[in-house]
Amino acid sequence: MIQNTLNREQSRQLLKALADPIRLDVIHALAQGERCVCDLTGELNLSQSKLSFHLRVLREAGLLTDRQSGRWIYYRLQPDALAALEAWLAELRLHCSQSAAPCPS
Amino acid sequence: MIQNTLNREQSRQLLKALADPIRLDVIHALAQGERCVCDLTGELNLSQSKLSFHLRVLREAGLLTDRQSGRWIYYRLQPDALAALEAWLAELRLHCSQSAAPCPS
DNA sequence: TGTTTGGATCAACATAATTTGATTGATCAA
DNA sequence: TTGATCAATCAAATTATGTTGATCCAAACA
Repeated sequence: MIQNTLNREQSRQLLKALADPIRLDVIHALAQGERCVCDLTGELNLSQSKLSFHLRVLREAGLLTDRQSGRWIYYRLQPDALAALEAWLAELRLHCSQSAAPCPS
Repeated sequence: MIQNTLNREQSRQLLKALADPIRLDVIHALAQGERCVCDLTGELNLSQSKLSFHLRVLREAGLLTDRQSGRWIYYRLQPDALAALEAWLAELRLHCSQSAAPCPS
């Protein structure tokens, strides 16, 4: 996630990845900083394969990056992706207060 | 959507409502300003009941407000909801770059 | 009134996403 | 090497979401 303006498909992917209660728990945990997968399973009380599934969804959406160190894999939030979503939301607000013309037009 | 800091459940509801391609089309249409339902069906080429379903999801999440005028119903974006999401995203970014301690700890 | 029109709602169906438990590959320690 | 551990992946089962067409309700107008 390098650029700063998302197209419709990119924003949809980010939103969809975020729109799940377990993945939001993951996001909130990682908002405090990088974490190892083995810590997350305990912290969030999730089965290994369930956590792995949700980490993959978030990673593939571009919201997380991972790094391996020995046997352990560490995940962290990708702040650029969050910033891009913020910018996308901000744009939507700009002109939305314009009233519609009365309808039988 | 009056307050400015979302809890986990509120943000989830907003994200979930946004995370759908048709609803994003609706959001983008309304980003240009208020629209009557009858205009939206044509503009987005959707069946009446399909559009109505998605408008309801967005309205119940707090992303849209509606007003009735005679037979017609006009929808518009609720900029506060978008701003609240932006603030929520911005908070997530603050501390996320902290590295994890090496794992066999 | 009776009829037309905009829009919401409902039930049945179709599709998509998540969960589970088992299996696999890689790394490390003995 | 061998056995143990971390984490990814897969197929099957479950659950959640979206779609369709019919029906309903209220406002407008004849």
